[in-house]
Amino acid sequence: MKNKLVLIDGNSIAYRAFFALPLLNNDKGVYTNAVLGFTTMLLKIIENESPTHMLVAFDAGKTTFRHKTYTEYKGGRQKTPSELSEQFPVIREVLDAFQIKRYEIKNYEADDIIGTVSDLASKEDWEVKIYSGDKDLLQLVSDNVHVALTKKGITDIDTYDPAFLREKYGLSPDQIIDMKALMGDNSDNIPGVPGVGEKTALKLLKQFGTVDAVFESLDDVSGKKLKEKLEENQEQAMMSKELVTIFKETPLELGITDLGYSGYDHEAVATLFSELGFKSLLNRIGGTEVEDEKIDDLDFETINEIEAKHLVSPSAMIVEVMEENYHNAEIQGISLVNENGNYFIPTDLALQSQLFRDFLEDGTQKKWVFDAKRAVVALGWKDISLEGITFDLVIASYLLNPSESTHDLSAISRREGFSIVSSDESIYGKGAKRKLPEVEEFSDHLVRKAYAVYQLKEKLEEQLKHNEQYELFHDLEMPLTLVLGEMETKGVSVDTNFLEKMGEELNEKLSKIEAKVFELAGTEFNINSPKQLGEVLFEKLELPVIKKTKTGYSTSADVLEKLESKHEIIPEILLYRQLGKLNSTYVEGLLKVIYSDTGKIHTRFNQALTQTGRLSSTDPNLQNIPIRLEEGRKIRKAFIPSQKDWVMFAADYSQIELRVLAHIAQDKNLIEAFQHDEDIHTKTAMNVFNVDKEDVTSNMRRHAKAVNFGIVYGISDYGLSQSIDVSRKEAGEFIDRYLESFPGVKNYMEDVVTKAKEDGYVSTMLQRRRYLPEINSRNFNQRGFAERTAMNTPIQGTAADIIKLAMVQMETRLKEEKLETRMLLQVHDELIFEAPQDEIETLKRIVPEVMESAIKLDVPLKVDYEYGSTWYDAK
DNA sequence: CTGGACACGC
DNA sequence: GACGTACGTGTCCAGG
Repeated sequence: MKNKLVLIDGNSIAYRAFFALPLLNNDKGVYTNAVLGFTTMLLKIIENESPTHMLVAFDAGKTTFRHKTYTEYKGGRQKTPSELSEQFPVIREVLDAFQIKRYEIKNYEADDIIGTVSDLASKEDWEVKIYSGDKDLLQLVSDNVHVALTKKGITDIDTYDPAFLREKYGLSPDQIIDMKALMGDNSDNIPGVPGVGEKTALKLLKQFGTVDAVFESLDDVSGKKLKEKLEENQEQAMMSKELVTIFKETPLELGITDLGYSGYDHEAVATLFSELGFKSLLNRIGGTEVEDEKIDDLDFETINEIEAKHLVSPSAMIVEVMEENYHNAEIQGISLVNENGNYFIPTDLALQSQLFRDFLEDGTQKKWVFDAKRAVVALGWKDISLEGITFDLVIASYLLNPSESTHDLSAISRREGFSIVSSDESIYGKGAKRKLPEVEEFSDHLVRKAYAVYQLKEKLEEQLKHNEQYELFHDLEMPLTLVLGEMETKGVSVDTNFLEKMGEELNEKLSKIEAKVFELAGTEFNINSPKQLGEVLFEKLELPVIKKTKTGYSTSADVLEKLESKHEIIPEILLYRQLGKLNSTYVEGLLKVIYSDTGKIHTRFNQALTQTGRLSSTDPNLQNIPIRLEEGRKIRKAFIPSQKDWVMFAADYSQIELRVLAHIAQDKNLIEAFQHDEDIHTKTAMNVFNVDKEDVTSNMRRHAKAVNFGIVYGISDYGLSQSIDVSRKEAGEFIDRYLESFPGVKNYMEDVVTKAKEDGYVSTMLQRRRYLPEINSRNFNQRGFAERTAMNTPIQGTAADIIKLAMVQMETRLKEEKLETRMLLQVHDELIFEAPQDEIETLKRIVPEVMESAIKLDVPLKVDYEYGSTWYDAK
């Protein structure tokens, strides 16, 4: 078998990785994005290429032999950002762990090393593959030597052999040098011939073949100006040629046989990944997380009989529910840590003890927990009302660090410098292998968890106070978590029969549409497979390709809509998609999660997930039940009150985000519009298009609405152009005109970005934070995204704060008024209740009152409400 | 079991 | 001019 040598341009790939990935740092605060990208690519190369030999070449130092020719070589180049340069040593560590040779040599560049080595290997008839982001290397392409260039990011790669190079540029490998000599290279400060770009260079080479030939027959060059430029810059072009030519006789101290690669040291790599916090890569190589050193022993007592001395206030407590979904779930054990000791209590013993139940239900006995809602709901299903929770570690961690991907106890404690506890995954396993461990290991784990909570409570509260977030934590999020627990436990009643009937009707319609699609297509295929659908539409039926995805043709709705008039199959497919979605996600999906004994659905609200402070909902997601299209909206008829003669009551904030914006930005025009309760989209259209109210057309209003939408969600000119199908330029003009009409908003947008650049984070009115490390990035994309986030998060986040306040106050008010009405759901700007008929008049009064007065702004908050026999009718 | 494409809500 | 563009969750398919 032939030897296969893989050569990697280390600097180039590291740069690519750095700019392609967001500026991640691991839990030690060290930047790792370039390392992560580099390593991901390395693994991929090893998997795909199975090389027998490998080498990573790096540039060495600042000056090279090329500087003798041209002192300005690579001049004007921005200094390597320190966030990247500090990652190079780590990349070297990775390579060492992988047992891959790396090499650099003074005065030469990585290119030269690669050129020299590939030449040697090629002569021995080895197969050579070069990985880089630099087109210069294409000059090395030959039958033996193929070059893989990153296109964008790091995973998108083109591999060049001589044929592909010809196809792409119409050039031979040698001519790459000629091309660069003519067009120059901005990034290396290679001048070339001014005024000659890629197009002209290609044209000239097609005609003459080489740079030398161009200058030999200058008279044959068409275009007077071009001829002049070439004449003036002949010397410069020849020098450029010299600069871009890769030097193939670099004095190497190693031979190609020294580059043997025979796999990596699995343990060394796993340890390094674990240290760096590369969980997904660790998973990929099948390693398990190496736990930090733990405190050796934690003494604890397994209780046989519960006594008063075990139950003191305050206690850190873990009520362990292993299942992800804690509704109606088994409690596997309980642990307590307090001033008297560390205890493990078997579940049966605990729940049979009246003493213990009284302790749980006694609000004066303070409990510190991890994931209060989980404990409250799990116990709630057993008719135990857990009271007295004053601290939840999940919530504290989320407020302090919302961007953290997990708020599991092990990670939090490690972050805070206490390596007290292992991750649940390492103790319980994951996926199908998840199971309850032996009781010794299990009890130890539970006690450690409680111990961690006990230790960390003070520390995190300090941090919250330092950030001025303690009120947010104590007065809002902590009470809210209990309110959410009650909502989840109560659940929403669902009309199973209705859903089943709807399912039957949908299935009938779907099979009819399917038959029609097959007939029109002239073949049977899976309409749900974008791949198969793409083949039918764009190959078999030869419809024009509007957009492509990474993996093939795009068949998304916006693409199909553009093809609607081209073929009668398209509307059928769109309808099939729409009804299929309804059937699988909503009809079948909801039926699956109904608890058959009660006919209810119990969602879970995640309070520690979104970056903006909103809630999310899972199992099922009740925050995305259809409403826009009538067919889908019918799903809402399945949501019914849990008792006879009760009704569904829904109340929503009108334009809460724009009202918040008016207040925060203190924009006079916007404030005035809301004070007079004007139609805000019409008002926006009047300002943006500079017309009177009577002259606002429906199209203007539609565009204005999209602009408002964009302001609220922080989309870009591109995003806006997509949503209203205008050019990007027009969309940009809309935004500019909007900002001119609302100067307060414009000022706010500028100020908030400036402040974010100084502080590194933005805040909502209630001091919720979002950190934006990328706001000072040199990467256009990352910075732009961070800037839009800076503008948008205080708005959306404050709106989230407000409805959360309203929820806490609403729950209190319902109790005060001794109403039976129950709050069931929150959908971002909307609250849904079920209520006895005779409480409706009261609700009509107090719901808007509570919601509108949740916070005082300089504009009024406005709430609309409706009620009816199903959620559909409460519209 | 995972990632991509798609679609639903705000 | 780059480059990829609000936040979520769930479903299906296709690949390993």
